[in-house]
Parts: sequence; structure tokens; C-alpha cells
Amino acid sequence: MKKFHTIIQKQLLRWYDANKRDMPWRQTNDAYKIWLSEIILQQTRVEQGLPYYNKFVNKYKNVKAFANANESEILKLWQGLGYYSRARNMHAAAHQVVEWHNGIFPANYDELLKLKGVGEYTASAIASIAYGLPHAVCDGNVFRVLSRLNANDTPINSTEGKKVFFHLAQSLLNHQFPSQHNQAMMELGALVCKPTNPLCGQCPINTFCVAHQKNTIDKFPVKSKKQKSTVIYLHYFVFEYKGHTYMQTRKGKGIWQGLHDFPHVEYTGKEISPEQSIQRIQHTLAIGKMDVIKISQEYKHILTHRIIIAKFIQCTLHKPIDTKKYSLIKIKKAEINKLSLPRLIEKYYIKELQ
DNA sequence: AATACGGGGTC
DNA sequence: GACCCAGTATT
Repeated sequence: MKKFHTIIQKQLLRWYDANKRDMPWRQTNDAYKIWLSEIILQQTRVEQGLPYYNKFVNKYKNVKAFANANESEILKLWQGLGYYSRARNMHAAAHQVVEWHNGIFPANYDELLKLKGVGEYTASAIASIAYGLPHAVCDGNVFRVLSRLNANDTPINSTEGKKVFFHLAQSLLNHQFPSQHNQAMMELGALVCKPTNPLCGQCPINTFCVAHQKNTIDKFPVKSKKQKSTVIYLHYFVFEYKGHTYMQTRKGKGIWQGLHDFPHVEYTGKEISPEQSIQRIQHTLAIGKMDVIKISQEYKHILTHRIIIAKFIQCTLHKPIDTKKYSLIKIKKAEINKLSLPRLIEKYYIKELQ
């Protein structure tokens, strides 16, 4: 296999030069911008991430500006992109770069790896793309390309698979052009070696592809498990008292950490009646008398391992809630959209409150 | 070694 | 409905 590597590398680069998409982060070597694009594109399609990249690059010109921003401002800009820990980790990483490296991203894989939110993939990507260092990337695209190229059935989501494919990626790396090689592998996975209906006829390395030769492309890559999702029932309370409502910042471990939503009652597995949740919330927040104005339609919100069935219950209060005691934010309805919101809340806001 | 963590697109 | 996406941190 080894002796074919040079030919594969060449075909790959030739194909990449002719077929690469024009992306803003391909017009720069600025490690800050490469970092920005790489974090944004984690588990995110290019089309979805692109507008966010442009927003961030325009708002924060360099890592110092990013570090000096408010985290709430960053989260608001990140709203809708998902995996919000990325935004919080970026803020921390920006501080690390400023404090440890005087505002310059280190041209060193091990140092990059120490930054919050930067794992093996991103460290390799920054090292190779921004600094031309010989570190192969292994993302979802590369896993797929390599598993087919070698007809290797090691599950790509296993610890063993990770080791195997990282090694394969590194051994195939073009040390003369690490940046272009890495991007070519990913671009090939995205445009040609697609999960379903790959365009093997257009593949520049199909003559080397074992799975293609054996006509077993659809058997690769192998994944070991499927994640199942649980159903969550959520009743959100949109209170109204003298023109304002109440929201809260999500803390702790769960989803949407750092984002804002309404006080709510949550049930896992079995459905809860509005009457039950109304009683509960009245007790929890010491609300006393209130009038239920409207119960919304069901909002179905799909996350990776959760199906959320939500209803929004609008109520008029007779007295205010103790915001300090219950860590609530008193806010006018028109101002809600200034806070960072989960998509579910944003969709309700757009439909019912805007 | 598994699991949690979003949202949107495709088939 | 199942799978996937320029993955990482935590358990």
C-alpha cells in the first residue's frame, strides 16, 4: 500500500485544486480565523456554519477582541448553531491564547491541544492549515474515506477505530503540503465520498479504493452502535405581570447551558397534564392566584438523543414573583430576543410573541 | 469505554 | 425515522 501513497497524494491534490469550494477560511492563514472556522464546523455542515463564521469574523477581528467580548454576547451570536459548550470554550481558549501566548495561536500541536475546546482534530487542523505542520486530520469525512479506501471494517466510533484511522490518516499525509492534503481529504468526503450514493465515478483515487473494487462501498464505514432517544415533556410558563415576564439562565449540566428559557415543569417518559404542571409551578415559585390565558400547540423539538414535546402556558399573575429567591430574570416580552435562546424558545417567540 | 451535547439536512 | 455533519469534554 505504502508505495501507492505518493500517487494517491498527487491525484488528491490535483482533484482538490480543480474542485474545491470557495470558502472564506480558505483565503487566509490567520490561525485565529482557522480556529474560528474549525470550532464552528465541528459536527456542523459548511452551509450551516458559514453565516456564523462571517458574523464572528466581522465582529471580532482577532483573538484579543474575542477574549474581551462578553460571554453573553458570544452566546447570542452563537444562538441557533447548537453545541453551546463550543462558544463557552472558545471564550476560555481566547483568554488562554492571550495569557499564555501573547495573543498568538501557538504553532505547536501539543500547545494547541491544551486550549479549551481544541481536541485532536482541531489541533491538527490549526497546526496544518495555519502553520503547515505535518499533522493529519481525522474528521467524519476522513474516517469514511479511509474506511472505504482500505475496506477497513473497524467501527469508526470505537476507541480502537479512532486509533486505527488516525494512524492511517497520518501515514497517508503529504508532508510537503499538509494543509492542502488535509482539506482535500475532507473535501473529497464531503463532495464525492458521501455517506450515501457516493460518486465513485468522479473519485480521483477510485483505482486504489478496495471497497470500490470489491463493490462493497455501501458496507463502509462500520459504526458500532446507534443511540436511542428519550422523550421529554416540557411545560413552559410564560407569565405576565404588569407588562413583563420571567425567564432564567440555564445552569448546571444539562442542555442549553448558559442560554435562557422560561420557568418550566419537566417530565421524562410519561406525559403530564397542564393541570398538574400548573399546580406544581404554583407551588415551586409560590405564585398563588393566577389566570391561565392560553395553552399553546405542541412544539416537537428533536435533539440528538432527546425528543422534546413542549407546550407554552401563558398565565396572568396577581402578584410578582420573587426574582432573587428563584434566580429569575424580570423582562419585557419585547426584550426577550436580546437574550440567547434555544431554538425551541426562539421558535415560540417568533410564532407567538413577536 | 460510553455518554452528553444542538440543530438542520438527506434519503 | 435513521443517519450524518470540518468533535470535545466528562463520566
